[in-house]
Amino acid sequence: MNTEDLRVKRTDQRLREAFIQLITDQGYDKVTVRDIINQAGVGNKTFYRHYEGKEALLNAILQDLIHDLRKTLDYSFKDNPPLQNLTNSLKFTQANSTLFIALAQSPAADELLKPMLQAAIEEGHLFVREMDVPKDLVAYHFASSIDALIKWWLKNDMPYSIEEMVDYINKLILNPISTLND
Amino acid sequence: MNTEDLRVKRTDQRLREAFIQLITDQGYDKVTVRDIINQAGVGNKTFYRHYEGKEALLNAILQDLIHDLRKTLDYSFKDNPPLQNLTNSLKFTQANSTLFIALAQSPAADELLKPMLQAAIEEGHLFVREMDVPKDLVAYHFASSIDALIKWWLKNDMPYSIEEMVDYINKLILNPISTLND
DNA sequence: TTATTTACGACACACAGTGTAGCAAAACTG
DNA sequence: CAGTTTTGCTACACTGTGTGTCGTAAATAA
Repeated sequence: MNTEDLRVKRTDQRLREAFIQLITDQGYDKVTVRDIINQAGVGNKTFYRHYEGKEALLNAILQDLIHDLRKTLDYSFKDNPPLQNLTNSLKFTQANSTLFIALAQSPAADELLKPMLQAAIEEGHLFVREMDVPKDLVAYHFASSIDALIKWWLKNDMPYSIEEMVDYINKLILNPISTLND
Repeated sequence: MNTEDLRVKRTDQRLREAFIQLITDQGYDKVTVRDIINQAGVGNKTFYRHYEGKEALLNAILQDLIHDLRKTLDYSFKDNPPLQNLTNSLKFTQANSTLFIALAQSPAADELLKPMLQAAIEEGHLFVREMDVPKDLVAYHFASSIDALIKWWLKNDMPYSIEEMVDYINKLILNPISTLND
């Protein structure tokens, strides 16, 4: 199938937008292929010419988003200040919040930020701190807890600014020492 | 339907065991009602006499487990040492690991430990520490990150003892000060 | 033990969602 | 404009869900 053909591009765009819209409205599980083709105004067979099923469509959307995120974060920038990549992650999340909220309630929920954070931590791009705890456990913990806070932020309609969130994440997870009162 | 009737009890038990077995083998999503009734050796209609669907069956299993967990933790025991409830949670998790692993890959994944931890934290039964961070965010953070570490522990076949895990959780999340090297 | 209740298995069936196939019409490319 | 490719339409096979009926077997109650 020729991806240069305008018809192909149009159909693909329609399918993606319809899918995101439907996930946002009804949740991933309740969306059927028939829903998607109706919302997109596209024939049954046409859908299956483009994707094997709704999971494949989800994956295509996810891969594109991962690609954009990687470009934004730019891992090769090792000389970034430690919290810069975190700030950039939050900016990207906010800019694509509709998509993130939709994906958060799909099987792709843990395939976006978490693996990227974990990789960043393991490669030492985000921060490093030695602890008397097994290394894989450390990396997993920081990645999943940052991911959880960002998801909380999204789910609660981003009640705090990016700067505030970075500050909170820093205090709760990365460097909790200075926040103790006793 | 009389839950005292031996036939009812037997069928119910068969359905539960078949379901857990199937989730463990194939994952929640792939299990069908037909699978369950075949594995349990029970008629089609019989299943629906007991439960509205597989989700209702899952929920019944979950509710029973929550009940047992609550009994084990015994929130009224406010004078417990701070880490005692955490240790008890891990013990309970280990004792019911097969069930926990099955539930972890179902819609009930976040309905067991996480809410209980969050409640315990908000009520101050687990630990208290004042931070310059919004309270709801604090409670959510501690609950979800402890939950994540316990899930990691289960998923990796419990490679550390309960005592070690309590120690790691304490160092990573609850009281990270003493673990700093600098 | 006997009578009564009721849970059970088997089977048939309606319904919804998935995915495939063939063909004619429409849209795009060059 | 001519040739090619995508698309819409419709029909259909298949899987899974949930309901209805009915004769049978098992449990409870007396």
